[in-house]
Amino acid sequence: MDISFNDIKQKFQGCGLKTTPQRTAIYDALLRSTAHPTAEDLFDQVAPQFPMMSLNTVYYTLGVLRTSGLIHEVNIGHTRARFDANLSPHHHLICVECQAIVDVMDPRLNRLTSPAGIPKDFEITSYQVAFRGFCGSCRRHAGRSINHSSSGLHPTTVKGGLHGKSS
Amino acid sequence: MDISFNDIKQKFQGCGLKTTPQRTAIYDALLRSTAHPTAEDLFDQVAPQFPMMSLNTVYYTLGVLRTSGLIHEVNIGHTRARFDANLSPHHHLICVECQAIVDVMDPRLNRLTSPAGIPKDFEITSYQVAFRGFCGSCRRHAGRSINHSSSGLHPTTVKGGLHGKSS
DNA sequence: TGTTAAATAGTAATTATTCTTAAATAGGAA
DNA sequence: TTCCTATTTAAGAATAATTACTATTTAACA
Ligand SMILES: [Mn+2]
Ligand SMILES: [Mn+2]
Ligand SMILES: [Zn+2]
Ligand SMILES: [Zn+2]
Repeated sequence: MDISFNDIKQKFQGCGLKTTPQRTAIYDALLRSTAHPTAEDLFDQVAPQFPMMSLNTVYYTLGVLRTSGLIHEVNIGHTRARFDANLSPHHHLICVECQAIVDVMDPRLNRLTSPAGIPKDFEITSYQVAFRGFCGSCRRHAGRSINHSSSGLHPTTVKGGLHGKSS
Repeated sequence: MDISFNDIKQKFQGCGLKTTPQRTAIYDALLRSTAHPTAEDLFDQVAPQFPMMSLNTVYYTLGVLRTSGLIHEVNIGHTRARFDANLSPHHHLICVECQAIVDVMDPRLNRLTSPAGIPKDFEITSYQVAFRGFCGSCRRHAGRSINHSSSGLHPTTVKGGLHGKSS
């Protein structure tokens, strides 16, 4: 599941984007990451190869890639934008302590049906489920014990939950 | 479903918060709104009654109310924070054009089960579904026609979808 | 009524992101 | 291959939301 330079070049061409070294490095770094990095994370990662590069270029590049549909922006809180090159439909688990974002690939979540009681003239184009909680390391540090009752979640073992029609 | 000054005062006391006129006005304005206003929206609304009030006070107050659990912060994008005094479990519909936020009270969404394939040591404490799309007025302006296929959503009429165990 | 910790208001500072502009360059045309 | 030009990059300035600092005021309680 590794991606080559030519794969990236073709994606860029398909979107009418020039294949520059900076852009390639930024997109490649994002493709290799599952951490949903910030613009600055990506800058820190590619800067060693491009000592002249400015953070501005990272923002510009991410904006172009997002507009072209090659990446998504994932938002948690209003502090800083996080980016994701994984375009397959999925959802996220967010640690409220360290802000880690973990992918949730459970396909059942991609089958939610239209909610009831919304304005009839509203057109829904997508949806996203954000689970919040504490990652393992944050939980260990804080000495938290698992408290399922606070989540409002039914345990996974409850049958029939979460599914859309498995048509 | 109106709320009185004494109701508010009791909530504040229950959290160990002083009942000041500014704080009462801000919380009252938020309770009366279903628009999920920003700090500045609330400032604009209460400022006429308190010509001396600073926007800073609104931020401070919202921070205190959130820490006390009396309000929630709703985030869409990373631009500005939106606030919600409706504590009943619910979800949101967001217009990507005008940033309107509409409540989604469908109780089926509150019964999602634990997702599969997440780190076993992650403790989920809550989750939130954010539906995105175009509100009626934005859709009319842009001359958009409804395109259900783009949403990935099954129509509401699909039976059995979206439900957790109806225990 | 007096005391005190909490709240307010005014201002300054910070942080993330966007804007502006000039120089560099990728990719197509000649 | 060389030239042309729109795109991209880089540097710095500007903006917008939020937070920090601090002196003054005040709600709550003794
Ligand atoms: Mn992801
Ligand atoms: Mn709401
Ligand atoms: Zn964590
Ligand atoms: Zn709208």
